[in-house]
Order: sequence, then C-alpha cells, then structure tokens
Amino acid sequence: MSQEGAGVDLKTSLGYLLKEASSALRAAMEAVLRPLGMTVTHYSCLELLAQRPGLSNSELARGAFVTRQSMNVLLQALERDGYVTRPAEAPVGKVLPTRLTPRGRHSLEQATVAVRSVELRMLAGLTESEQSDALRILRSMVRSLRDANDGG
Amino acid sequence: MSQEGAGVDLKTSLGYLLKEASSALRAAMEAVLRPLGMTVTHYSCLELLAQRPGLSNSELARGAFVTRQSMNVLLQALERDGYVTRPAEAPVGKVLPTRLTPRGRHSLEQATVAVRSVELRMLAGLTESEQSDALRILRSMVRSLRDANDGG
DNA sequence: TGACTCATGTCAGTAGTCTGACATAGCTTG
DNA sequence: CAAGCTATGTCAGACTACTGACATGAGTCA
Repeated sequence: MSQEGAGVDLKTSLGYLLKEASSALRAAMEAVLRPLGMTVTHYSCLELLAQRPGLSNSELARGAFVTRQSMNVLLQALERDGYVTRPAEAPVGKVLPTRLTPRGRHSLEQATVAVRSVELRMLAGLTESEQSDALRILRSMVRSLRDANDGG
Repeated sequence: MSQEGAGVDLKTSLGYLLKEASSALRAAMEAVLRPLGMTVTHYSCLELLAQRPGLSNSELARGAFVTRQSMNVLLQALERDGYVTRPAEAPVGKVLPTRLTPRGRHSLEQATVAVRSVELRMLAGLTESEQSDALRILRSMVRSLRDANDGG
C-alpha cells in the first residue's frame, strides 16, 4: 500500500471528498440491500412512492436521480413482479400515476430498517449542529451546480 | 410538476442530499468532459497518475472508486490510445506501475481546466469556514461508513 | 383553429460498471 | 520447507444506466 505516501491535494478537494462519501454511502447501502434482492434505485423508487403516492415515471426518475428511461425499465419490472401498480390508461395526459401494492409496502418496510441503520451509522460521529451545517452546505452546492447546468 | 407539494423528510435526510449533491456534481463534470471525449472515471485516472506517477491498476481503482476490473478495462483503452504506458512485465510481483505519456499529460491539462471551473462553481456560495466544515464533516461520514463496511 | 413548444411514456442500441472466476506473486506461520 | 492467506492482474458474462429517437398529450399564442 503506497497510499499513505503523501496526502496530495486530492484530499483537500471538496469534489473528490464528496465523491468518496457518496461512494461509501452507496456501497454501504448496496451491502444491506443485496440480501433483500434490491438495488439502491429500486429502494429509492419504493421510498418515494411511500412518501408521495401517485408519482409519475418522470417524477420518480428525478427523485431517484436517474433518467426517465432507466426508471421506466425499473417500473416495468416492479409492476410485473407486483410491487407497484399503474393504470392501463392515463387519467389525464400521458402521465401514469404509480402506487405501491401491499407487497411493495411490505418489501419497503424491510429495506427501510436496513437503510436507516446505514444512515445512523453515517451520522454517528456528528453533532446535531454539524448535521444541520451539512444540510445547509450540501443544499448550497446543489443549487450552485444546478443553476449553471439547467440554465446554461 | 407536483414536486413543490410538500417537502417530506427526504429533504432533511443527509443521505438523500448527499446523493443529490453527488449526482449534480457528476452531471456537471460529465457535461464539461463530454466535449473532450472523456468520462469522469477517465479523468480521475489521469489526475491520479499526474499526482502520483507509477500507481498500479488496483490503486487507481481505489482512488477512482471503481472496481479493479473496471479500471483494468479503462487502462487497456488508455494504453491502446497512447495516454498511459505500462511495462510489459512487472518489476516486482504482479504490480504494473502506470505512467502518463506526454499525450496523456496534454489531455489532462484541458480536462483539469474544465473540472476546476465546475468545482469553483460548486464552492461559489460557501465561505472558507463552511468549506473546511464540509471537509471535516464528509471525512467523518466516510470514516464511519468505511469502518463498518470493511471491518464487518 | 392551427402552429409551436414542452413534457411525458416508451422502444432500441450502446457504454460503463459490476460480479464471478482463475492463475500467480509475496508474505506469514507452523 | 510447505501450507495458507492476501493482493494483484486479467478474462468473461450480466446488469444497470445512458443516449438517441419517436409518437402523443397539454399548454401557449397568433
């Protein structure tokens, strides 16, 4: 391991550290979701539907940070396996409101317990004030990045 | 857009916000790297090699947060296209030290400018003190997650 | 009404990453 | 020395997510 050689300025780059933290979080979530046969996007989709029943495919995609095409593939699988339902025809426009089935809700319950334990572990070393600092700082970073990405 | 309906507790979840920030950063980086024909992992690999010449495939993989198999595929392409070089035989053990070629260095220079502008944009709304807070907090989160992931 | 713009759902093909597996080199331990 | 453990490089197959493209429905405006 020649990694302890010299902490170059990668370790002081907030972008690099953000990627490292996100990667660690994703790995931890995958580790606890795998025994349940779920991926992170799979779980995100169910969690979004539990908190906001009737979300459309595109809205779910934005909420899970994937394209609507990717979410569409996932939704078709979830629908086929009986975790969610969508009306055959759109009540209005082309938007198909999606809802959890009892089976989906049950599956989500197990996943939520697992994911919550990961989040608690992640927050273990932080004070309340540090947690709210982190929320505020991350929101600012998202806003700055999104402004220039969407608008130009 | 029914998204402004109610900020449920997803918006207060540090894990969710971390994913959102990371997703926004990744999208912004992809947007500026695409015109250069580079992916984020591609750039990460070159940047790591510039800062630490002679890193092995496995070390690059850890530094770019992908598996060594994925990095191996990338390195073979980079080597084929003349961005990096690796000795045909390992000087010691099986480890193949990788180095940038002049072409690789030149390619990295353009990418670095683009990526630095993204990072500056991301930090635009933050004070110096907030930036160092963010570094400290993210490091703590990484440590907490990694301890339980590697060691258990 | 008709043209234009935007968002949505969906199909198809591509690219990046992952898991699984194997052989090999170095280190440790009995 | 032999056995076992760990780390590495590599190949192959599978999966996930992405880009590109198309048709359709809603809203805007002349």
